[in-house]
Amino acid sequence: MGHSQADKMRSRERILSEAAEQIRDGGLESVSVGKLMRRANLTHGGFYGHFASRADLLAHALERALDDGATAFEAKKGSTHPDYAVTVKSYLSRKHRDSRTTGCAIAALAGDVARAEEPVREVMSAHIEQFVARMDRALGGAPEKALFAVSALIGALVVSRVMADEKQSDAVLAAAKRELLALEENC
Amino acid sequence: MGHSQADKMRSRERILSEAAEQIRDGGLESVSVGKLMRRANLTHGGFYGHFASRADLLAHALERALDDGATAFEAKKGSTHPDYAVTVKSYLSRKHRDSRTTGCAIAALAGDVARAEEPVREVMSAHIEQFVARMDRALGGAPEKALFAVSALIGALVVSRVMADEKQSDAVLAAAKRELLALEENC
DNA sequence: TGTACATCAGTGAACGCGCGTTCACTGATGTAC
DNA sequence: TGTACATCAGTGAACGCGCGTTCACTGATGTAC
Repeated sequence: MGHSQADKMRSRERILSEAAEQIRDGGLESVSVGKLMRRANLTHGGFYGHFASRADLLAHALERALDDGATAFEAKKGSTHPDYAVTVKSYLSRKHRDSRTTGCAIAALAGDVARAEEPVREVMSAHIEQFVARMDRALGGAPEKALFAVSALIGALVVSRVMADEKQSDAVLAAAKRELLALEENC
Repeated sequence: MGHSQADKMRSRERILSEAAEQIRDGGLESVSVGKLMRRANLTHGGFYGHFASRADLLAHALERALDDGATAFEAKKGSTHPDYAVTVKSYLSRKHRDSRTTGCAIAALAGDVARAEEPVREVMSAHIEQFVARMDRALGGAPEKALFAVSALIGALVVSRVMADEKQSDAVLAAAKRELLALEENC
């Protein structure tokens, strides 16, 4: 609640990271300006000193969530050559399934974004392509397989989060893990 | 706008099928009682003669959407032995990708349902298991592969609907089609 | 270094709006005689 | 078969509520002298 320029930066940062968590937990439409500002220990009126509108905030929050999520399931970020098997196992882990709020934002928000306008879809498209490119490299150059693997990873994670029975949910992850690890061997 | 019992049945039917379309187009939260009733050529007050609440309607609409969607991408419904390759090709067709409103409701709503309460997740879980069972039969008994195939089909369709570039979107469908058809041969 | 003041981060009341839900009402339906 | 009336499908005004956004204000910050 300070008044310095540094405080403002920190406020914006708090708003944005709260929003990035919120959209992964409840979807893009679940963000309300009032609740968000309260969570960031501010009052609603100050919001428009940071963002032009709720839609503007949503666009920034999506970017933030995608950036956060991209590193969340990687064993070690910064490793120049991400390992395919490690990524698959991490992506399809129970831990990742159970941490919607901090995990891969593509899986959390693909359904919402599929319904959104083209500019929003472009933002997520770019992140998907980055993910595919990383998997392509990890597979030693197999772009079609990488594209399929990414689709299948996302699908398995989303489906595992739907399954009400935990055994069934685990089975989804296990089946996908098994089949996707087998994919690498046929390279 | 009639007043007979038969009219009431038809009204309920109209409300429900409009809602089933609406949730697949805009998500569960996109349904508003007022707009829905207007689309069904009724006034908002009459809604509560058909459903106990908006939440009650949503549960019925999800069931309806899932039932409608299940038959949408099958070449011929009623065929006792659905063909694996035919189902994969139909599910991953551009036509299916472009008809969110009438296509598979699992793909359209999995993201929303993943965030919903357990009773809602149970409804979709049951439908996913039915889909898996059908694929299992089509594959001649390979439950793990069937589970993976269903996850991958859903993932590929969702991702293809996110991709802003049509070429990229087509590539997602093509890659998944190719890999999933290859799955059958290793049975 | 100390003071005077413009800037601007954050506050909270107020706005118009659409929402889900309730309810007194209307008039066609369908049943009892 | 014809009439009288209870039922109930559908209407539309009204409710309280939370929403996104605006704006006059407060007071700490940081700059000009």
